[in-house]
Amino acid sequence: MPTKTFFNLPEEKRQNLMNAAMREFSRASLADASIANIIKDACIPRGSFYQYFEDKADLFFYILEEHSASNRELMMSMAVKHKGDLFASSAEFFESTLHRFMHHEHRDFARNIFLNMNYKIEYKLILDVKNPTTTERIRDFYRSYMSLINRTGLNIRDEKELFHLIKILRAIIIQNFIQFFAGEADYEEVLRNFALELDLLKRGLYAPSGDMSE
Amino acid sequence: MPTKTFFNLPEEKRQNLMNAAMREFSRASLADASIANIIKDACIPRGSFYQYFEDKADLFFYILEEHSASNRELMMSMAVKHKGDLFASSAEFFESTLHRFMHHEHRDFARNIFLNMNYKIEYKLILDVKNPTTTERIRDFYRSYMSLINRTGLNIRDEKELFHLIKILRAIIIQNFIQFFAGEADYEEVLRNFALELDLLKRGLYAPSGDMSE
DNA sequence: ATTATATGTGACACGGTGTCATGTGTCAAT
DNA sequence: ATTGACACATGACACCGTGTCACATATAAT
Repeated sequence: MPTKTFFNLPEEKRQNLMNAAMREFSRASLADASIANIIKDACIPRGSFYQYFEDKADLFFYILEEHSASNRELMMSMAVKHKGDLFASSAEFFESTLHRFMHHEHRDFARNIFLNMNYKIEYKLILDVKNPTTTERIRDFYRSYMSLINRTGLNIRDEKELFHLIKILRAIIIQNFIQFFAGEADYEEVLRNFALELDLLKRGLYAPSGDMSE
Repeated sequence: MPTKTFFNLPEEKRQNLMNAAMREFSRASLADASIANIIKDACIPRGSFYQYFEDKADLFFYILEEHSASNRELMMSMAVKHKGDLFASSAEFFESTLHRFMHHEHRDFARNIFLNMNYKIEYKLILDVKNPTTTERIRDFYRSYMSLINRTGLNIRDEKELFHLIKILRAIIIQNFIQFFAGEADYEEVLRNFALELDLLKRGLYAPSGDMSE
């Protein structure tokens, strides 16, 4: 986490630094980005940087968490909009996020995130003992999200199975984002792939409704 | 790929270098490992290293491909053993691989692989234009593997759906390995989780057989 | 005015990378 | 035996990025 000093900074200076950081993390992955570039861009001395952040990763995960938070909000709003339909809300979340990735100013940043997605990036926020606030925020999110999901339409037995279903869905969503950014499939193709994969899941996970006759 | 010079090396010297590399890549991820440590350990001069490998990553992916190849072999043999039953063979592949991770000398290496798994590590071998041999090897593998799978027991329509099902399975397998190495779940727990997730998939992906009631 | 506290600053030591000029060994041709 | 061609060995070095630290400056409290 950034230091208190960082948050005491005048708004403009803080924004300036954050913008420079976004530019660098859009240019390169966490591993390849350099503090040297950020401070050169933001015109702040080296020593100041270390007064605000522990290191490169500290800044990176701070930015990442901000973006993740807005993503979680979108997931929640989708679940509400689709009245708890897990598959429908996941589908719209996927499509809308992919669309944002296509046209968004943060496309390169997202690209670097997904092509270098690893355990640390995917879970650090959850497990980071140093960040109990963030940890709690994410726990709350999952609790709220799961309680929003309407289980009567799903072929699952209990909360635990719902949890695993969400885990599977998340893995599939991330995998498709990665393929998109890797250029393995274009926008339309990724959408089709995801729809097909959702369908494979649904055939069993939706409570039988008559279309199981093959 | 290592240079011709590397392969011309006397067996012992080559092994010595590879052992040092394994030790370093077991100690640290690709990003954190250092050539300096490897050459110190193997007692070879810096210049020699660069005569054998382009850089750290070149050596790393060479080692990784060797291990991947043996993993692919295991998957094939499981498919044969289980007479093309995708789920049964995946289950045994998962269990047996996890078991090897538990007790194997290469446990730390695997840990660093999975906790730092990213697109490059997962797909580089497939996409690496510089390595047409490896690329072809992997394409062949998927072709052979898919042809081994018995589709009559599966609720899928065509080869394309089988491909996506395998994609989903792979994502789930990797995710569970990651959770294991991250210490989020122990051996037994991961096995249970994976079994549960397979079951969630099967309920729909296996052709209806009567247990779809409720 | 003095002290305390917060913040700013850049030179520097350290460690790792990749290169390159030079050294060594081998072998075939003369 | 000498020469040249080739493959390989070697470690000093230039370069680059990191994190620290001693010192400078600002602001507020007493």
